[in-house]
Amino acid sequence: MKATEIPERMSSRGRRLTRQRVLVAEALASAKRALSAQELYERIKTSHPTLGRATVYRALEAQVQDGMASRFERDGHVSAYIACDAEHHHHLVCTRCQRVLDLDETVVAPLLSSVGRRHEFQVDHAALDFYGLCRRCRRKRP
Amino acid sequence: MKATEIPERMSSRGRRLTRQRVLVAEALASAKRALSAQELYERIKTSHPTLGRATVYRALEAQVQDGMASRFERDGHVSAYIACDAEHHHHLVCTRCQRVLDLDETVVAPLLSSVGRRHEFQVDHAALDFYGLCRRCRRKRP
DNA sequence: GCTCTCATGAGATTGGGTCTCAACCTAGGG
DNA sequence: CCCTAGGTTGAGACCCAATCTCATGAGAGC
Repeated sequence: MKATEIPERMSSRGRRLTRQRVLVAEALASAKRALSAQELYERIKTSHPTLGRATVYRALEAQVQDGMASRFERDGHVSAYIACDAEHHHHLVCTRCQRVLDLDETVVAPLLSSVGRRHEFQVDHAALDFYGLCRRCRRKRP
Repeated sequence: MKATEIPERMSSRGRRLTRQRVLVAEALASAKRALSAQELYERIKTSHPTLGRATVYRALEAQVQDGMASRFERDGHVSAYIACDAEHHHHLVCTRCQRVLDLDETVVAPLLSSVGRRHEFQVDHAALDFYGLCRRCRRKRP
């Protein structure tokens, strides 16, 4: 997501546009990898020392609800967040370098329909996250 | 996994066969659904009050390492465990009645390999959750 | 400006999970 | 059958991510 569209996206749902929420959104949008709430908190705190931890959690939750970010698990017990655009809601997460790749959505559509058919379940949306090693880390392999 | 094969599986890797580990393995094997460590602890504790919490975590970790159980995330923050032969790693969540159905795992394997191939990504595990309407709710009303 | 709310910050609290360590018990050798 | 070595246990302290509380602060419409 481009930094310039953050304000409009944020206020489009009747949410108030606060300095803190913009900061969180910008920090996430400019991140090269998935970040935990704690990491975001610490990053922003260096330039805005009064920021509260709970505010970061609330801002992230709002972004997830509004489709500006998505959450998944890292290391089995920490939530990590990444900014997302409308097209890519599923991810390949490298468990070594933490890099997040977007899953080619054309793979997903047939899956949704086949799952729906087999289980007589009308799938509205899905959360698909794949964990493993990216190409780069696979080569280094210890 | 059948209860009778638990002891041999457990001692096959040089692990000691203790009463507590057998209890955890049996409780997990007889469970109809995925259970958290806490839930297992409470279940076993009713009949064996001296059982320690840490022991349950250690036993589950050992089972995961030995391929007798697998772990995945539930509700975003809680680890849940299931005996390995059972195939309930992914879910269909009904957004109306909140019922959770288990996804037929045979759908998943081909997906993992196709995703891996397309993105040159070595998939270790995945978190797949599908949201929509279950058969029952679908019949009632749109 | 005014005011109505929603949002924030600081710290307390919750709760899953891990660590510590003395006591205990399994497995294997004699 | 006994003995020993070393893995295992139980209890509680501890860790830390995440949530809750509530007085204070600040968007946004009027």
